[in-house]
Order: sequence, then C-alpha cells, then structure tokens
Amino acid sequence: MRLTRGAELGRKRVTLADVARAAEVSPTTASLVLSGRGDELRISTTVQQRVREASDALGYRPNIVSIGLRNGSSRTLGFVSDTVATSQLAGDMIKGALETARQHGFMLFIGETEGDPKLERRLLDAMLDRQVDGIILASMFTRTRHVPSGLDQVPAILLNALPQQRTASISAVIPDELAAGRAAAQLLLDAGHRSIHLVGAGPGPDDVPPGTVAGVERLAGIRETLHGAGLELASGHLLTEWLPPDGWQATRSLIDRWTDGDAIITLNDRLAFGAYQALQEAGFSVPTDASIVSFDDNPLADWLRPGLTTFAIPHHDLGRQAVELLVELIADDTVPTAARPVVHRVGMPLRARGSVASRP
Amino acid sequence: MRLTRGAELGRKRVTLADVARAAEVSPTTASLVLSGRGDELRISTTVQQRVREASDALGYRPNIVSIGLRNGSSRTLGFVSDTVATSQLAGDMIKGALETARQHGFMLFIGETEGDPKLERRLLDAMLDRQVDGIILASMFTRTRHVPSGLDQVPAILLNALPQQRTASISAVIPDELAAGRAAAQLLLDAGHRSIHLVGAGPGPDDVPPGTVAGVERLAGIRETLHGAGLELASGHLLTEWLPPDGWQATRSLIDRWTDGDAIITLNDRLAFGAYQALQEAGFSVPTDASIVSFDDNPLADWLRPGLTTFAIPHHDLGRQAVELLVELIADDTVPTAARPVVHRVGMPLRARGSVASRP
DNA sequence: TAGCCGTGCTAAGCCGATTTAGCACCCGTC
DNA sequence: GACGGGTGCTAAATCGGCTTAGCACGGCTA
Repeated sequence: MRLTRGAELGRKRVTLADVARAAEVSPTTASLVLSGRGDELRISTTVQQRVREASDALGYRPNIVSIGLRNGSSRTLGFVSDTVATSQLAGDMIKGALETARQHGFMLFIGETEGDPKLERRLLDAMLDRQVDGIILASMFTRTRHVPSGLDQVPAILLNALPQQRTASISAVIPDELAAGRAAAQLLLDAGHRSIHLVGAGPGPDDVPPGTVAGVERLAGIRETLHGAGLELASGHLLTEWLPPDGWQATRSLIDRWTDGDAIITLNDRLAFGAYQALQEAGFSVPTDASIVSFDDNPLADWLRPGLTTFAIPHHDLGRQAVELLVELIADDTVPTAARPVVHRVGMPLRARGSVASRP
Repeated sequence: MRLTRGAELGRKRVTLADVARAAEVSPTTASLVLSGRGDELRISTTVQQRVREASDALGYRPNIVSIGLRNGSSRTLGFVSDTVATSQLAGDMIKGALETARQHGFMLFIGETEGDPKLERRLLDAMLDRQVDGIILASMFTRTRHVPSGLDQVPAILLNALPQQRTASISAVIPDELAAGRAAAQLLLDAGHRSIHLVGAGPGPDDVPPGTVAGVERLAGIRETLHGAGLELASGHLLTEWLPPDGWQATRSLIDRWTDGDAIITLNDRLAFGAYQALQEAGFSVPTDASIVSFDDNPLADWLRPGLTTFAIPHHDLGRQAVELLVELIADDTVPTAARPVVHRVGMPLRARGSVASRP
C-alpha cells in the first residue's frame, strides 16, 4: 500500500524545500540542479547527485501552479464550446484537441455554454482567472459567430467557426465544405448521373437555412461543379431541420416523380437515413434504384445497409489543428492583434461505401 | 473597441496591488475590503467605497492561481476517462459533470487515456501537479476497473465503474442496470409476451461478455423477473461485440424458428438496429410481428421507425451525481480513506416508443 | 600582503493574493 | 502627563518555485 511519493497518509505534497532539506543544500541549489542548470551554475557533481537522489527518494514533482504564478503561464488551455462535448458528433474534435494538447504538455479546461452568451462570458472569465495560456472557441456545427471582447488580449483560435466581425483579429479552423460540395457532385457525375436532387437546401444559391456555413458552402460547391458540366440541380429541398423525419418527408415527395438514373445528395447523414427509410418503404433499393451521397460521416453511415457514401467532417483533425495553431501562437508570444488572422481549411475525406452505383 | 478591463493593449492583468494603488491604500486594506472583511476589520466606509470604486473602474478580478497557491486549493476538478468525451454515447456524462461543476464554482480538466494505464498515470500526475481539488475517474461503459495508486490521497470518485480492489476506499456512481433488466422483462410480460429471446447474452447467467457490468446485471434482472413469472428465456445469444451486424446475425437465426407472440430484448440499441434490419428484410413488421425492448437510449432509438422502446443510461445524471459527491467530499475535507466507500446507483428511465405491442 | 580571479554555493526578491500581528493616533481618565 | 482603550489602517510573513546578485573561500599573481 501507499507506494507512491513516500507520502505519509494525509501528508502534504513534497516541495522543493523538502528536497533541499533532505539533500542538505539550499532551495536555490536544488532548483538549479533539478532544472538542469547545475553545470552552468557550477554545482559540484557530488551535490548534484545528492539533490537528484533526494528528489527521487521523496518523489518530488514541481508544483505547476507555483511556476505558473511566477512566470505567468500555466501550461493550460481553455476549450469553450457551445455544445461540442455533449454532441453526438463532435466528440472527436475534443479528442483531437486533448491528444494534441497533451503532446505539447498542456492540459485542457473544457466548458460548455449551450449558446448562452452570459454563460460564455463567465466561463471565459473563469478560465482567464485560472491563467490559461490560450483559448479555443469551438462550435458544434460550422457557423459564423460573434467573438467576445477580450479574446484579442489572449492567444485564441476559433474552431469550426468564423468570426462575425470583419475586424476580428482571430484565426479560425474549419472543414473545407466548399471542396466537399464540389467533390460530392463530381462523384455522382463520374458515376454517370445527370439528374441530381438535393435534400436539405437549394436549388437556388440562397435557399439555405440561416447561419450555417456548411449549408452555404456545400450547396455552392455542388452548384459550381454541376454548372461546370452544364447542369443544374434537378430539384432542391430547403429544410431548416436536418433530422431523419425531414429527410424522409423530402424523399417521399421525390419518389412520385422519380426517373431511373436519378441520384440524391443529402446535406447530412441523418437526412440520408430518412431517405433510406422512405426509399425502402417505397420498395426502392439503394444504390440500384437510387444513388445517395451525403456529408458528415455520422457513425450511422457505417451501420446502414448498404453503407452510406459520405464526406467526413474531419473532427479529429480540426481539434488537432486548432491546438497546434494555438500552441504556436503561445510559443511565438505573438500578440494576436499583431498577426494577421488566417482561415485554415481542413479537407473532408470521402468515405466510399455502398450507396453509389455507376450508370453507363 | 477594447472595452473591458481598461487594459492597455498588451498590458498585463489588473492585480490587487493596482487596485490598492488607485485607491491609495495598502494591498492589505484592498484585500480586506474586497473579501468582505472590511467591517470586521474596521475599515471606514469612505475607504471601503474608494477601494470598491477603484476595483470596478479597473475591472479587477482576483487571480485564482495565486489564491490557490496560498490555501492549497484551485477550484478545479480533474475528469479522467478512458474514452468518454470522444464517445458517441457518453458525452452527456461530461455535460452533466461540467454543469454541476460550474454551479459549484469549479472548472474541469478533462483527459482521455484510451485505456492506457501509463497515459492514465501521466494524466493524473499532470492534474495533481496543477493542484486539482479532486478527481473523477470515468469509464465509457460500466465495468470494474483497477484504481490507480495515489487516488486514496485525494478526494476521488469512480464514475460508471466499480473498483476492482475490494480494499479500495473509493465511492462509485453507476447506472442501476439490475433494476433496468427487471423492468425490461416486466414490460414485455405486462404486454402479454411469454416467449422472450435475448440478443447479446444468455440464456445462462454466466453467458456474458467478460468485464461488462451492464451485461451481467441486465441479464440477471431479466432472468430474475422471468423466474418470478415461472418462465425462462426462450433463447439467448451471447455476443462479444454489440454492433448492428451482430444484432442482424442473431436475429436472422431467430427468424427461422419464430412463432407468433415472440418478443426480443436486445442488450443495447445498436443490436436492436441490426434486429430491425433483419426483421424488415424478412418481411416482419415491428411491433406487429415482433416486440423489441432495448437498453441505452442511443439517439438512433428515436430515429428508427417505429421508435425503439429502450431504457436510457442516465449519463447526464451520472455525471451530475459524481461531481456532487466529489464536491461534498472536498467540502467535508474528508480524507477518502476515512469515509466508507458507497456505490450510488442511478435509475435508468424508460423511453417508451413504438416497438412494443400488447398481446391479449 | 594586498589584489584578483575562479569555484561553489546561497540570500533575497518576486509572482499575487491572504492573514496575523501590531503600529499610530486620538480621546478620555485618574 | 502617563496610561488605557478604541479606531483605522498597514507591514510582513506565507504559499512554492525561479532568478539575480553576490558572498566566502582558496589559490595565484604583483
């Protein structure tokens, strides 16, 4: 029992002073030795040895709080999101952030705002009070958002979001929705489809649920590629909710005027799930009667039969990138305002499964 | 622009000393006033007024790191999990913990171990180095686990896990799987079903994938209730993976010997999804031809047609409870070893949807 | 024998707060 | 006019580490 630290039950942590006492040197010397500056400051090998032995014997670990107090850093980042941790989808974003932070020796404070600006303010303050070295402001789904005041005083990155204020001096990391939209359309064109229905938005460029970057850009990419082939969307269904029943409904109405060779792009996988249900109920088979391409790579996509071909939101990479950039910012000691803000776009990889068939 | 804090660009945080200077008093006085001990220590109302005005004008906020250094606390908890944050299911657990922590004025450090004990050790150390006031050790699925050494030196709670060591002096919070098992069986009995098939485990009490508390207890509850009605499971399918294809497979084999009035209990919702697929492909309709009851309340359950009747894992409550207990432990300043460990069981509420039909 | 230099270590201040002990002043009293 | 007692404020220590400046000692040179 009680193997670590050599700590007596209820005894406090071992401090540098304890080590110094045990090694019969001053705290200064102990500090010097343990921070590797022993040679530089000409501490004899004998003493260095003694200090290190004492340190090991006692299981000394420096108190980061104290170090932080002195030099103003804490090796800690704040991760404030609207609802990422709780979300069924974006957990990987946290995971990527967590992993990358750990690799750089940082810990992560996590906070959720539920979209409440007051709560967000309080959370940010609580983190700043704890001397975080930087802040990641994350959104569950890609959108533009207001950047709270004070964030230009601190290294900070927007994750899966773009700044609303044009003047904001904050960099952002978002998925490359535009490219994914193009690729989705191209995929169906390459498979020989010429009549493509969109479920979730369209057909016009402005027929998009408000505030969603994903909707706008996916639609734009799709339209752009179709235009390049001299085509227009065969139909579009603007939906403000993107849940299975919505996809079911839209697809039902499609079935009445279905012609062989038609294909569907759904703007997310839950819509696609609804589409599967509607097609199945109508006796249609995927992909023989209908090809479907989608976006997100919800775990669902892998469970459907046949598997759903979809463009994945690179959550893990998004989280990783955001931390990577933030750590750089901190290391450079760049005042955010000094650097010019950049938008980093992370590719959305294709998960090809069984929902697309070729047409001659 | 630059409205908060009255901070000049790049200026450091406002400290107590700044406030004292602005109010032309000593830091001591400022501290006394701002911590509400002004009257007690007979500071004149004039001076108190002056200090408060200065504090407001400068936007002073105390540095928690410093306070923590002095009194050894940090208003911070550590949440170490195998893979909760990333999990598709258990995000709500984090959310409950986050909310509750915030309500008590705590922030949460989150860390993921991926089940790697070395990593777990490092994360725990990193948190301890940052002076966390307590630790929650969480598991994505309910299981018994080894409690790492040192955790008996610090307030700590197991979340969704039970201690492997019988001697461990740590309390735990888990879902009440046993009661849910009983309730699931009772629900089908009440609907008039007498022939009940189990997908995921059984039929014997030991036919359970290793290491899962959920499997053991759900099965035990089901068997207990059936026995009470003088029944046995009509069949059981031990599965070591609980994914849709596994459910599909098991259900297919069930279909060959299906008799009218049979019902299925699947040990989680993904198995149920597979069962739906198999039944649908065989031309069976849920719930007319087959009633299904399940566990977890995966979002999926609400998307299926008909909706899946299932017993929810109370993730949010689990997280809340764990923090609540931990905060109590911290407030009581109880040495963990002093208190006797308790296992708190949180009820699994029924989500009744459309997958169960009554038999006369 | 004073001055200089190198060696090996330490005192003391600092980070930002809290807290204990106590100082200076004024009033009233004997 | 010294003493006691209340009033209103502050100096200084403390938490745990880092860092700058510098001390003490011995040996060598002038």
